[in-house]
Amino acid sequence: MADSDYDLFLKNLSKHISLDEKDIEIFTSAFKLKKVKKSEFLLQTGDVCRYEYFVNKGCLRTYTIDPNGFEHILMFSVEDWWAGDMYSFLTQTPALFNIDALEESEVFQIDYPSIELLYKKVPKFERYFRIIIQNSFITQQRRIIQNISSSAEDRFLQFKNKYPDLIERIPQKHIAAYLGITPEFFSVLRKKLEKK
Amino acid sequence: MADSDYDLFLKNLSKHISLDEKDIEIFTSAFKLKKVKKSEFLLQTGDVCRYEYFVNKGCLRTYTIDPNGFEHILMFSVEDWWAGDMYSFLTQTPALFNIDALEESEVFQIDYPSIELLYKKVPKFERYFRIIIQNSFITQQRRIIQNISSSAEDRFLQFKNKYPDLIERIPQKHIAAYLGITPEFFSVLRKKLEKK
DNA sequence: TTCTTAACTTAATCTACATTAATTTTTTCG
DNA sequence: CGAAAAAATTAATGTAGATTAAGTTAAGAA
Repeated sequence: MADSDYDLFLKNLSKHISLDEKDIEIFTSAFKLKKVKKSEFLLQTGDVCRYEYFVNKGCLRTYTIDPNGFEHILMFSVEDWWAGDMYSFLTQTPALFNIDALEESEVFQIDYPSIELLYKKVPKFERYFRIIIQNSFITQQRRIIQNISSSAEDRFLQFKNKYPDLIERIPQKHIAAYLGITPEFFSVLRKKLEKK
Repeated sequence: MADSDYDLFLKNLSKHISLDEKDIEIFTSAFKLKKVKKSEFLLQTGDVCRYEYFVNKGCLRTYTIDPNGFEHILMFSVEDWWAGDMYSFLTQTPALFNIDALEESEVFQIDYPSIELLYKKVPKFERYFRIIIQNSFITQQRRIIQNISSSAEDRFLQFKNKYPDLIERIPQKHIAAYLGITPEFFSVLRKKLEKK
């Protein structure tokens, strides 16, 4: 595994914390590269989430399936983002979410003991993780407010604005499942908007 | 200001990190007690969020007002919880949210320079904050999935289940504004449920 | 390439929830 | 306490979005 595999990941780390040679050594040995085939599961509801994943290539989705069999998407994770069922990972209890790959992907994975060890060995990694979670937390706050205050049309427009590339990259039905509407109604919305 | 004022706060800290005498000294001097009257604002949309608040007594709400003048509540913060517009606080840019007190309240506040100093002086405080944010992040994930997958009735039942005491503590219209429905429809829902 | 399956579209009908507006109940506070 | 304001209820009507079902297009797989 060439060092260059870690380029994106190390660049992401260095956005938030400073890295010397020794840190790089520690990080690259703590994270393991994993290739994921399209549609392959990284986690299924009920299983314990053994790893947190940094996406190096491709696209993952984190979602639930309701009692009627419908899918609801919590998040998409493209390159340079993280994925994982945080609660399950931290408590090592059964996961609420499924995670699978929407494209052929590549991730760096780290398990729970390793991450706790990393916090101890390299305290600034704790800072890195706080910042990462903080940013996700802020993103989620905005999504919550949007969900309770805006129409599906507005939510879609804001999604389009925020993630313009994703729309052409993944099946539309997944965007509907993220917005909280049916694919049928999403189709109606899109037609209505292209007329404008 | 008696040391006992800090009981709840120190107890909260010690749930997640160990504290010695010196830490306690540092924390109690970094956080300032503030009394908040009912309906008093701690933050208004457009202002910079100067402080993060730990609620020692009372209840705060964090919310937005949409272009039609309707309020939408992101969160309630009762005793032992935090409040603040994280994004505004971190970037010192105009806030998205309003924060006000639903009851006569008491908070411990800390400003941005002090919190960064605290991270440096007491690295485990960074750990504490990571854990606090992590927990909020997990709570938010569940709320997002609920919002996009459940009916208002289900969301209310789950709210009732999770925060049974809040329901009797604050005006119903605020619960409606949290669930993402109108007070009128909320009233219909409650009536329907009490018949069952 | 063709076969099969999955994704998307369209339209008719249905329902959860919003809107408007009037009435009643509860809270606030001078 | 009593007056005024805020909160909650009720009912009629309207609409965003769900459901059902059929048809079309696009994508994988042999």
